[in-house]
Amino acid sequence: MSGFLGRYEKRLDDKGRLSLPVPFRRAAADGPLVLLQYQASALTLFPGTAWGKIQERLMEYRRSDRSAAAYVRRITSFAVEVTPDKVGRFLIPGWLQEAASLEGDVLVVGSLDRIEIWNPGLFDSHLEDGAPDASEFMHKIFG
Amino acid sequence: MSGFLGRYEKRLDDKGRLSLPVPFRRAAADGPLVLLQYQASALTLFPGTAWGKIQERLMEYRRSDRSAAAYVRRITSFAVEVTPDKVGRFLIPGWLQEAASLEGDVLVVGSLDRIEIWNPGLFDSHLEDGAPDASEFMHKIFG
DNA sequence: ACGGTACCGGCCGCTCCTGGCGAGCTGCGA
DNA sequence: TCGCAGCTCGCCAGGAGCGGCCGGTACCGT
Repeated sequence: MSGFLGRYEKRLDDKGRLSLPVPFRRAAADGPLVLLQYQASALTLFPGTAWGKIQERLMEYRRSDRSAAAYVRRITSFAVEVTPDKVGRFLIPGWLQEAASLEGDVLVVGSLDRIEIWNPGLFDSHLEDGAPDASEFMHKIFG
Repeated sequence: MSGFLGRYEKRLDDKGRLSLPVPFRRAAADGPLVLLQYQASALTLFPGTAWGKIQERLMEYRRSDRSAAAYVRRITSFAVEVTPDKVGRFLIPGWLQEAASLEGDVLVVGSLDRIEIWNPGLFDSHLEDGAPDASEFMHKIFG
């Protein structure tokens, strides 16, 4: 099965719920998802399986490096476990909406093993950051 | 099952009891919890299983290192076993509240295998301490 | 053009929260 | 040693907030 691809323009309803695009619903097939913020300007949604690996890395890192505890705390305190309802919606807690500047229209973007949720304006400006040297990268991958 | 995640704003009632956030209740499913202070500014709550491992580490360390006894004593003397009541509340002894500057509003934060209880103001300032180099850490974990 | 699917808003039911009350225990005094 | 009183702990019930379900509607594909 190929990873998550594509972009979907969505709107948070007045309760702060996001309706997961249909092609991404399978992410929730094998249990709950983990929604978190690890980069300043977006939220990221991990399927249970992908999250399991991340979590192990976190615990291992916390044991081996004393400065890691603060980072782990930062991540877990900006994370929640979510389960979409029967029609594919889940609630994004208010404090996560604020953390990622989400309000009204949002952009849901597939990214292989994870799904990202962006403020549309921020997404566009971040795309441009990645523009220089793109051709070099493209060659490495596709050439 | 994924670890404990998320942040919950709670209030100690006038008896000094804390109502455990619903997503964390499962921590008490298999027996009593251990509440202790091992870092200056927060209390930490361990489920029985996680505590078992810590306890073994403590005993092993005390046997192997003569300076460990004082540390062990320090930890155990700031620890209690607690069991939530039928509606999920448990008492935080006054001397532990004082030790962690807890009063009135508190922040309950999941951290994988454990749960931390913070004075909200202290938590925010500690988050900022962990900020530098965060991108490096995030890359190691999520990259 | 018609059928099916997905979106969206509103409503209902349920769970969860909070304060109060009762019972049991402990400590002190007689 | 026994009784009383104060306190602490645990249970219970009312109320509110929220999550989940269901209907109508629009859109898309056939």
